[in-house]
Amino acid sequence: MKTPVPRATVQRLPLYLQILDERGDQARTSSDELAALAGITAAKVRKDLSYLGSYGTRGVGYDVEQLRFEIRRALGLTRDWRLAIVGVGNLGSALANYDGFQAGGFCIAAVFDADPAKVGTEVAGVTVSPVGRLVRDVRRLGIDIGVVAVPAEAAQGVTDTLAAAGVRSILNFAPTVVRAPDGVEIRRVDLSTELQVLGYHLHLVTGGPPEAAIA
Amino acid sequence: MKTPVPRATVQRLPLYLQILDERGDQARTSSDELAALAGITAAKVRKDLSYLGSYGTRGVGYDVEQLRFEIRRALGLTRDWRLAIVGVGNLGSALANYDGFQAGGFCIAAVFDADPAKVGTEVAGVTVSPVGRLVRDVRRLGIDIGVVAVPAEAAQGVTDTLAAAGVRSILNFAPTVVRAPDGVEIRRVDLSTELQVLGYHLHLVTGGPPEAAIA
DNA sequence: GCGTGTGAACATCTTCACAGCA
DNA sequence: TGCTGTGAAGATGTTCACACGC
Repeated sequence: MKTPVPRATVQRLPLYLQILDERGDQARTSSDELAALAGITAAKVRKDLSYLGSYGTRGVGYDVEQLRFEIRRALGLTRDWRLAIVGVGNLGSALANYDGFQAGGFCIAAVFDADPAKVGTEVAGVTVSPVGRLVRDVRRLGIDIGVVAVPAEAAQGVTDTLAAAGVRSILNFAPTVVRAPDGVEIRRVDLSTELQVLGYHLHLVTGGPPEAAIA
Repeated sequence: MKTPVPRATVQRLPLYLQILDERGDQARTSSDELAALAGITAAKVRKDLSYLGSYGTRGVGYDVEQLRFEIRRALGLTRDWRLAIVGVGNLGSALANYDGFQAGGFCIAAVFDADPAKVGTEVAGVTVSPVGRLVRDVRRLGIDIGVVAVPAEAAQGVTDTLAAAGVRSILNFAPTVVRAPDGVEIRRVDLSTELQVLGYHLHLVTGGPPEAAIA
């Protein structure tokens, strides 16, 4: 019993949560409805939700409010995680102002940039600090998650600094692969990966290779 | 033989490509090296690459240049896909200027925004057009992929318009679930999903629930 | 010897089909 | 009756271990 909730399920819980958040007005929902909105099968929804416990009512469905609570609890969103965003270019600013970030379970506790012209300005209500203060501030503020939104060249350095400051979870948006010591979890969000996967499917359908005719 | 290359493999190919692009200077590499850099096992790398064909040399390794070419070919990056970015807020601007987008296989052919103040300005070398021209321009320019970077409220409308204009592939960055008719592939990139998954792992390690004691 | 390529074993994820309960 | 919850079957993905060819 290493993982109470399967990995694949964890990845879908945020999706269910988003759907439920968008329909906070209705009292109940069903696996069929959730499935239609999520674009997956009802059986998958039921199985996913069953890992959290038996919170549905047979013949009726799920209570929206309760389900939201249970999913948030399973994801550990009952407490707020403190974020530090490093890099306030377009991407960093977009992240800082992103609805989902502030909405549930996350608060932006600090924002850093290497550019002196940006230091002192405000982003999403937080004053930008110089990267030189990163280690000190991260420790002082008890930052849980570091968000790396700097150019590729600077990403490894920032990651090292965050890890040195004691951050255990890092979300990397820079288009490069960064390494960190054991015990530090890194998730990579590569915007171009998504495009390339889309491109692959287009490629299969349109001007694909000879084999495409078989599919 | 429905899918020549397994789905899970396709998702990792962009990662290999990125790693290879960063070491274009060296002539050869090995599954061990790639695995270390990608943070996965060597066996997985070999299996993934074997789906593309037998491009390695036993006892030696892989030719970096050839491997790059074969991965690009498998992903359909031998031709350029034309993108349209809708929404030029911080996120849209970040996407337009994102290295990976222009680098390989993708070109930004059009950029749209609903704000009259933004129309006419330049983003990443492309003049911003009003959304009213979306259908016409998308058809005229032969846009392959639509990138939705508008607020959540506007996302479904933009998706509908893109689909109506004949776009078959859509990348949605808005924090909401959008639907499209059959035949239109949608990929969702939810920046907060990634955070929530990180939060889940933190939650398991640190102040976990009572059940955590079992794990 | 060395690192790829690959069947076979194993693990995980998804789908099915239906029992169980409101 | 209606919809959840879930074992069992099936599909997909990963790891192992070793044959193969440089």
